[in-house]
Amino acid sequence: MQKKPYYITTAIAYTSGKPHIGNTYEIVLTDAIARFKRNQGYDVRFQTGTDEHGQKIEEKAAAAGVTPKQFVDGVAGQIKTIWDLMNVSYDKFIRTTDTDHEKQVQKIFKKLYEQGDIYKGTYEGMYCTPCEAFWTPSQLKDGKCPDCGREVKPAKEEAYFFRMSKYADRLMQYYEEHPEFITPVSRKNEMVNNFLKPGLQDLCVSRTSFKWGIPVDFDPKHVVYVWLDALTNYITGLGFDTDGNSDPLFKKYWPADVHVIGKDIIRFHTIYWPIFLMALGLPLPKQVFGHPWLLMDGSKMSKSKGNVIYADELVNVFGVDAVRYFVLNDMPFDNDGNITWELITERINSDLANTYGNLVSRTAAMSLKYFGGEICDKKAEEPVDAELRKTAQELYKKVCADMDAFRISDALGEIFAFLRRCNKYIDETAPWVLARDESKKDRLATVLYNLSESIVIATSLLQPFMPETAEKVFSQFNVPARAYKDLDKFGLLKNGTKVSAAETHLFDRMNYKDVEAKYEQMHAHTSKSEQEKKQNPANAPAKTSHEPEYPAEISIDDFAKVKMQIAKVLACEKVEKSDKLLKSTVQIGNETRTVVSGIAKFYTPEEMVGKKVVMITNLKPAKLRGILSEGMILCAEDADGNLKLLAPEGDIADGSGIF
RNA sequence: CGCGGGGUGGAGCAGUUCGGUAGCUCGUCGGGCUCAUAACCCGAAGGUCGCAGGUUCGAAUCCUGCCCCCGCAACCA
Repeated sequence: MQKKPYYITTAIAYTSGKPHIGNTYEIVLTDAIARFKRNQGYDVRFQTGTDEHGQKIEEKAAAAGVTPKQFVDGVAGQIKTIWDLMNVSYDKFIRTTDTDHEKQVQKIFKKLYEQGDIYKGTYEGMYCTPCEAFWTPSQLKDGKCPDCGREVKPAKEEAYFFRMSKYADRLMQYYEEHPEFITPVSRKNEMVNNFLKPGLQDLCVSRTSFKWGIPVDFDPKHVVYVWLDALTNYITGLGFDTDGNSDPLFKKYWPADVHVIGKDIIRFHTIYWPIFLMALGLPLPKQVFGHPWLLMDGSKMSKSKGNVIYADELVNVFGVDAVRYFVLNDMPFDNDGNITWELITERINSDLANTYGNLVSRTAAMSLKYFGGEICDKKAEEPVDAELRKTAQELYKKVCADMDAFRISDALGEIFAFLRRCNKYIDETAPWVLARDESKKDRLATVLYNLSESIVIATSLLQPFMPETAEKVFSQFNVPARAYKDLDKFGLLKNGTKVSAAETHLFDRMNYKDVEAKYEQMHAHTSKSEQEKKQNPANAPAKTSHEPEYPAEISIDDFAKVKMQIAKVLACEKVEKSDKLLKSTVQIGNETRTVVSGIAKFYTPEEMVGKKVVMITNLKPAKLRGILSEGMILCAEDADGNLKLLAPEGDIADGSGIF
């Protein structure tokens, strides 16, 4: 029988820096689904990769003093290394800087232009530079960018547009005919209400404001809008060709069965992407799964918060499969999940070490002790066996149902419930009691057979989630993985199978104190090596620790450039519409100045008045929230982000210099 | 009134679509067992399901109002 194709993709990772565990989660999640589908007998193609164009990258590269290509080569390599470390079984790693991808994007753009879906216009609108986005006056909020709230300026620019509105009705119809298209469904209403119902705007699909992108070949001062470039990776990675000479891969695998993406980019995948495909006359992906985010201790990971966790750090402490298990198991289906070092430790101890590892360990130990490792069913059945058997046989169906709904955590929950059932079975049958009675030898053998069979079944189901661990167990029991089509049967384990002694525990129990120590030790290391890497900007490492980065050494002359003085706060108020900013009027000798500081979370305006603080007075003034800040009030910040003002130890006149 | 998510025993979550005895894992306490990784098994305590109204025979679930937390965004000179 011909294997059914199954095409699954992750979003391609933006190459602006090293991916953290939240980004990595998506890849592991997709990998688990891909492996599961392979085990089910599908002909799976799993694609991931990197999104490498855009203004941000152009800027980052410039800041690092390298070309954009050098920059993305470095980061893409880093990303790939982490995916490989996590044992991700992708079939294709695409980069949007791949020549064949770039060529196709150009052709696609041209085709859409020629058939009238893309037209050239002049954009007369309000442009927000940081967002790289144009807005119509009606889209503005308080005259500012609706996305970021920053100032926009009127701009007129030649640009290409895509006629989105033309396809809106067809898209709505597709939604209605394919209720499973957007998963979870809660996200669908968001799309319909926020974007489709109000009417789709034509999308500007080219940029002239930066160079690092795929040039529009018939009008090279334009580069293709990043999303049109990035989304098409799903078809160019299969060898799609606009002129109809597509690779057989494309014919085989398109349309994709599922695009696994973060919930933040659902809009692009459920509105723009389907519309692009309609315009190209291609079938739409069957499903888009928007997964939630992994939060670090309840808040989003961000470099500025210093709470970023990277996959490789976790792997150093816990090992690959434990990390895979944790992110897969602890991510709810619809809500954001939480990750802390303590939670991981707890989960590993209770699930992996106690429930699973220990079950394998005690079963193997008893088989070795009582039968020299030989597993043999002597058919000495007792009523207790029936329930174990039944649970085992029903497990696969339950796991499939969960997996089909992308409820990964629930699937793992089912498997672990079964493993707990196995531990209970040991208690019910008390093999050590049977062992004392020679006449119960056959019963003892059957009990151990049932346990081994259960372990093989459960481990086969766990294989997509923890491939290395599964391999270890199979090799210890000297058996191949059980075929998924046979998972509804119980008793396929061959008599005479020999279990060998384990060299190590599957998972060691961990003490949280040790984990903490390791983490701290490693973190000290990481910061150091990161500092070293900084010498070589091509590697462009992301900052991992909260430690501020300083230049190695400065001379006394450098220091002398900074003019610091004592300032007295005369008046202070909150800056409107800002959570963090206080605007202070300060006295410095016979001069008054306005300064804006991000300290509102720690000081009230009332507290500030009358305080004498240390201020840098020759800093180039800058506008914050439209207010000109003429200096910087110095603060100390601890690792948790708490701030304290710096103040003179005793009273001293404002305006006094600091040396 | 910027947008979005959330508030369920000590912790992390499920349950909310289509109202009907509040569930899981961890932790705690008590007991059992000894094959095993101080593990495993059994039992118990612990929740007015954010607050206040409303609809209903009945609300964690539906409606209204409010409070709080978080994310986005902004900002951190």
